[in-house]
Amino acid sequence: MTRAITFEVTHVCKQSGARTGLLHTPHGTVETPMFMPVGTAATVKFISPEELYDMGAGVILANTYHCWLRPGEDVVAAAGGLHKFMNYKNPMLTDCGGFQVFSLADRRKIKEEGVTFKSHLDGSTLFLSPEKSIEIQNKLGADMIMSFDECPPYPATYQYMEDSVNRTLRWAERGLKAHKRVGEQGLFGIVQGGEFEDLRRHSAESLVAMGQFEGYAIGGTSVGETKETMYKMIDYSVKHLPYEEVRYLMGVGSTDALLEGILRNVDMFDCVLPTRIARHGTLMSSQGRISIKKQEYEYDFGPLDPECDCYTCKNYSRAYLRHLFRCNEGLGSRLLSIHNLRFLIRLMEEARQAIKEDRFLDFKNEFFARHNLNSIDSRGF
RNA sequence: GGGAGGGUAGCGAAGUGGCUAAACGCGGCAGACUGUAAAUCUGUUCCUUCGGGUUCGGCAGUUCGAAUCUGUCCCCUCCCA
Repeated sequence: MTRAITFEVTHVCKQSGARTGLLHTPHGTVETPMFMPVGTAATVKFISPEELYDMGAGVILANTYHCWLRPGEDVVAAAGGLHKFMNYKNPMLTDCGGFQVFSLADRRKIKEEGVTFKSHLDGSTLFLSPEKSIEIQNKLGADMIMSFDECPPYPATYQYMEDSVNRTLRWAERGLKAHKRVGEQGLFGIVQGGEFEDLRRHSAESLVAMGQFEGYAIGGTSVGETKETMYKMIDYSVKHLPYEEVRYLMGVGSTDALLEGILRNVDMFDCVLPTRIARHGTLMSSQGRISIKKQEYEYDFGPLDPECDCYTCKNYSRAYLRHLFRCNEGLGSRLLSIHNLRFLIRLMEEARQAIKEDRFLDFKNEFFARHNLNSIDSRGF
């Protein structure tokens, strides 16, 4: 099989077993473990591609459901694909629409054939199937595409989860058959199964047995479960995936969960958290999550985070950012998004360095101790 | 000088006898946010030792009861001379 995506493990930390690697894509190679900023509607909200390059971003995401509705996959295809359409030269990944099965739960209906949505834009009826999701993603043209899944709710009964997992597996087989750009785009399978060990195993083993996925994602996390449960979900999934293939933990972006994921041999992460909380005035810093709008920063002319090397920290003060947010000036959202994204990208850089130097466990433990994080149930920041 | 309309919490603005410590908006303060229906959403915003206390320009009345009715004074806006 000709592959678009290949992965190689480059070092395994002798202290922790965590790994670094290289992910080769049609748009270049990126180091793992890594964090991917989310650009749902073919844009990382408020951030230009040049700013993404400057902060060290590699892969970014776009979303099938949202790009399908606007501008439409044919527009993107006519532009020459997502990279050309949005002027991003580094690798890209598209999510399949499966998260919208979760987030738009009150306006969709799941059937064997696919999922019917009532558009959040105009109420019209939409139908997304495994084949349609792949067709759209083929047209969008990202380097990595995802097999259509149901991101199930939490908690869910065993019976619900079993039915959901098996349906998602049938969708995965249909997606593989529908994929028309093998060799140009790598299709990833998504492991589901909620908190149930045997279902996670069944899901992972079945996807692997299909023999054609170029990477594996762990889905159904960060949907309301505790950190302890999330880590179990990761464990139950990862141990049934081939060691040499890349693993992607979907939708996770709190600092503690990123480090716990790396410890469990996860290579890729994405999350809207840094950009969303940035737009809402919260920054991730070496001192934890900080609401920049707080009164105590009125006269604070120091940087957001004295340990940060981002554009925002090098040029602006907490007092100025507070002012921008109080005035609802968009620059505040931009500058804070730049900072938060750089914060997580730098955390990944430091984690990779620690792995290469065989001290990742120390690195993780020091980070947790320093930020007073509990390893199994903190919100992180 | 004559006439008309107004003064309600930080601001704007409802309310025109009891269900009103007083809608709503803004502003303020605090919180949430994890494959983005999110530049969003939630809580709170007279004082309090949580029993209560003091309010709707000031004062004096009417009434069982007044932000709401009467008198008077102060102030603001507009129109006419």
